[in-house]
Amino acid sequence: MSIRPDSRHLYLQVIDQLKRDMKEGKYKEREKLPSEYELSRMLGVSRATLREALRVLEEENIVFRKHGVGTFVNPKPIFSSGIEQLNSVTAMIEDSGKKAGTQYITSEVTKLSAEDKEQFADDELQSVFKIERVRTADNKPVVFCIDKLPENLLPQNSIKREESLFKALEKYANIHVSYALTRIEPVSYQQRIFNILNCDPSQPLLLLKQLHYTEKDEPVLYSSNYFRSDFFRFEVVRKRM
Amino acid sequence: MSIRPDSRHLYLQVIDQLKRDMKEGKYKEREKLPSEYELSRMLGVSRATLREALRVLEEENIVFRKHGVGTFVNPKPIFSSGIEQLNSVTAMIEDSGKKAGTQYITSEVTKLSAEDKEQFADDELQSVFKIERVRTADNKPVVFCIDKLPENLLPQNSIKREESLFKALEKYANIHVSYALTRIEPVSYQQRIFNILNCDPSQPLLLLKQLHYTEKDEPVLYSSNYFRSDFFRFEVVRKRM
DNA sequence: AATACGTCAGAGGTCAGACCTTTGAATTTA
DNA sequence: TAAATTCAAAGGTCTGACCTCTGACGTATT
Repeated sequence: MSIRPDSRHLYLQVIDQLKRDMKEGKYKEREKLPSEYELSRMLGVSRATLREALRVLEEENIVFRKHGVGTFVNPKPIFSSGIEQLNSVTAMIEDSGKKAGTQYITSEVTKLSAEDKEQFADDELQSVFKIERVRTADNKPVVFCIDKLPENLLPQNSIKREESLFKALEKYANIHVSYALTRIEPVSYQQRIFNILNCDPSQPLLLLKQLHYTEKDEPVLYSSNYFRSDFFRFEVVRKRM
Repeated sequence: MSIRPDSRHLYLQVIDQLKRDMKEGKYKEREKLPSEYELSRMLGVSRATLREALRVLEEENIVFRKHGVGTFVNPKPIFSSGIEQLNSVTAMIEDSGKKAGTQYITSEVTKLSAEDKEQFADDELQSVFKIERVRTADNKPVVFCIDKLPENLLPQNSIKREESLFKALEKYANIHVSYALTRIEPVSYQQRIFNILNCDPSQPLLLLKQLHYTEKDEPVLYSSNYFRSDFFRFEVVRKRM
């Protein structure tokens, strides 16, 4: 019923397994994967199911297929740092090899602003829990975060026990953030924020306003993150349609 | 109703046909598509092939499938304006209902800068054709573009006959831009650019540095586009992995 | 009546096995 | 030696079957 150990669709499990194998170096960049027939046998699924998985991996630019030749692992120039991949700020910092830290500025319950109301689109919702934090990499401030989530979603103070808000949501509310709708904005000089991040106007900031959703498309977290652009890079592959 | 013969793979043609049908309102938002069996018959392909197409559409967030229920057309909040979709600046302006215009500032042949060399990664390439333009929407300057492409790729002055560089490349060099690797950067105040765009420092700009590629992964165009953020919005769906 | 349960049809998910098309390389031929 | 031919391997497509999930509807229970 509740917990779903491995009742997820087969092709999704195959995707995960293949990604795991690639990460562990079983299949390396530019290398040819075994043929579809072999792979399907190795994984214990039908060729049709394997192909569903490969189709997704190809869409995600992780794999490249050539008719009559084979399936190859793409070199991963962008795929791992692309903006379309959603990570917690904690994960982004740690991925760069730095130590992630957090300084809490304020955390309080407030009424929803007009913008918040528009975002959450929930007439019931009266107030949100608002958290302002500075995230640090090796103790240097690199991101200023304003997070707002429905009141009472998380037990008071549970947040401070976890480095990542994503992890806290999973641990204390059994909520898994699945995706986020993100608006990308440049930031003009705002003294308070630049002071907090200890940078001057010549180091422009990038603002990501993100509304995070669960698997069931319920909005659970609205974040405004101000990134120091000398520390973070955002890239994306844009495809012609 | 069968799909026209075409050299491209069948499932790609199916994708195009379905997108066309959705655009033309044959299948509307939130609406359920015919069942896979029916659809495959309607399109004259096997269910397996249809499923390959649907898998891609699902990956692109255009369609949503639920086991035991059906396949539904996603409402398209982002899919049409998402940053992962590459359009020419001309197309972006026209999509917003404005009239696209161009003011040429300079166009000249220059040696490659260090950055250019790194981007094109072509030892043969000695010099590039550099074009600086201001793009206007209803005669208001909204984007400042610096485009660099290998010398002699286009006939001299052919560019000025086309509004869009993409179109010129197709028309005069039979080159089709397929995708671009894009770096997103905020911009600190630079007097020249702000003067050209006739805006003040409180209207921050967004800079997209884009290396455009052909289908064969050959770099053909390196662009730096400074967008007025009060006119353009960039959004992206970020997915958790 | 209101609720719970059982059944069933329809939809997507998975499977097996066959044949088609493209590629690249080995082989043959001019 | 170089061009043409052949061939095997790999991905692309097809058929048709069965599995599993979901929602609806009818019946039994409370």
